[in-house]
Amino acid sequence: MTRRPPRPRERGIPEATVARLPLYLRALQALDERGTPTVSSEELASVAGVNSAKLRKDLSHLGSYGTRGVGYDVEYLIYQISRELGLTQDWSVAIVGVGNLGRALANYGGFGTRGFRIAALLDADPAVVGDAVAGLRVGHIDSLEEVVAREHVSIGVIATPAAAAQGVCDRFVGAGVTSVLNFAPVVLNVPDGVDVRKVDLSIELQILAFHEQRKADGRGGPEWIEALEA
Amino acid sequence: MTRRPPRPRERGIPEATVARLPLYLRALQALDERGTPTVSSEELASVAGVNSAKLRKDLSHLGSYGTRGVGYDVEYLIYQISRELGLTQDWSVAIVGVGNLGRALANYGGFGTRGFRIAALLDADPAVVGDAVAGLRVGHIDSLEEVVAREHVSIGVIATPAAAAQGVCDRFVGAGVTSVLNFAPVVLNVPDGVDVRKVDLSIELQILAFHEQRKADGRGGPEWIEALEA
DNA sequence: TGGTGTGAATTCCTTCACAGCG
DNA sequence: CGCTGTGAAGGAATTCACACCA
Repeated sequence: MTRRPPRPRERGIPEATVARLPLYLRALQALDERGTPTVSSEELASVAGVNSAKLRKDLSHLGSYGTRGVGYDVEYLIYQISRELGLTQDWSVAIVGVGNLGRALANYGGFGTRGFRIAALLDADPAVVGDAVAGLRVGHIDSLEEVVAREHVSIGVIATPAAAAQGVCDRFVGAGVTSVLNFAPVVLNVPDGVDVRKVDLSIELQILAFHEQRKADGRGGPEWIEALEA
Repeated sequence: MTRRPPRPRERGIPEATVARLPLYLRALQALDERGTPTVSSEELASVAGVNSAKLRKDLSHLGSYGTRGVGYDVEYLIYQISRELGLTQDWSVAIVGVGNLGRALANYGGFGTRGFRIAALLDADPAVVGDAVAGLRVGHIDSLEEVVAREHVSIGVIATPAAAAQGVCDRFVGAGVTSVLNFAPVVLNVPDGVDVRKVDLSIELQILAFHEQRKADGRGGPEWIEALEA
């Protein structure tokens, strides 16, 4: 039992850190556009909405890119985080389901910050197939496998009704896609090695409702968050 | 002498648990529609996509609603979770920003599972104001405060461009809203006591890209292969 | 001096393993 | 028995606090 895993693997960045890197990246880009050459962990943390100790710890997983007594070089840090996230290459994305949500996604300008290319929009509804959306022609779902292969799609986005989601997911996986972003309110079953992330409006609303109720219960004041030490 | 208050949260259900309750609820509703009267933690966990120990631990925070040797009564558990999440009452929601995303949200049928009522759709664009969307007339953003007061809005949804989000958020907060669901890619600043949850497409894509890159690198870090148990 | 990088302490979450009840 | 509920162990993430360096 004397294994020693205290080293966060040369290449092993904690999940929680990975989930925050995009936040830092966005904050840095905002600073960069404003012409700011360097930032301290305190400033950057404040812009990104986290505390500075967490930010420094997160960045330390990437390497020592800061300068003591000074801070971080904005452009250099943008590059390092981008590289770590894999944004220095382009990823092809296919969106299935071209309803309002699919259109919203397709029109999501710049797609965050480059690094992603919408390779295809697919739908099952003949009334939608052929439409021009965000400069692309909507294709038929039947061409999914062909499109994935031709466009080297590596991320599949599912914006279909719940009932269709698992079927679309299976086809993505069958076609070799190993990353799926799911907007349909269902739990997708996928084999090991396939990553699924889900975005679910109603779950977020329900979490808010829980806290809202909590606040309403604790009539009396703002101490609902504070210690209830007797 | 500075003993930190050890208990910031006394009667609290862990955040991680709260975030999963909606999943269990959805799984239970699916089972209920299929006519299943009872489930074991094993079955329910499988449907919800978590492991059974976690599920039991989560449910134990609500109380002892299961029967040893049998499992959980589906309908009863639905009721208990709904109550805990505050879904036995209706929450009024106002959506600001009626682009494709706002429309997608407005048309999100049943809004998860009842418990939520879209009280208003607001936009700043005169070309959109007056439109009928999801059975509602789109109002002008100027009426935000009035609408919040009249409809007792408790959850504000921001589906505007990034540049407008903080302003809308400030107006929500000023009008007394204490829960905000933000779809715009910015970090919102809010006073204590206001809950913000964010849904961010590009962050999710970037997290997927990170893992996708990791898989492509292949050599060295086969931690995602570790699930070769089965 | 000012601010990074990081061991150590702390808190939070997950998983194990089994006592005990229906 | 079978399955829940839960202490206890194990891990992960956060926060503290300060050594150390540009």
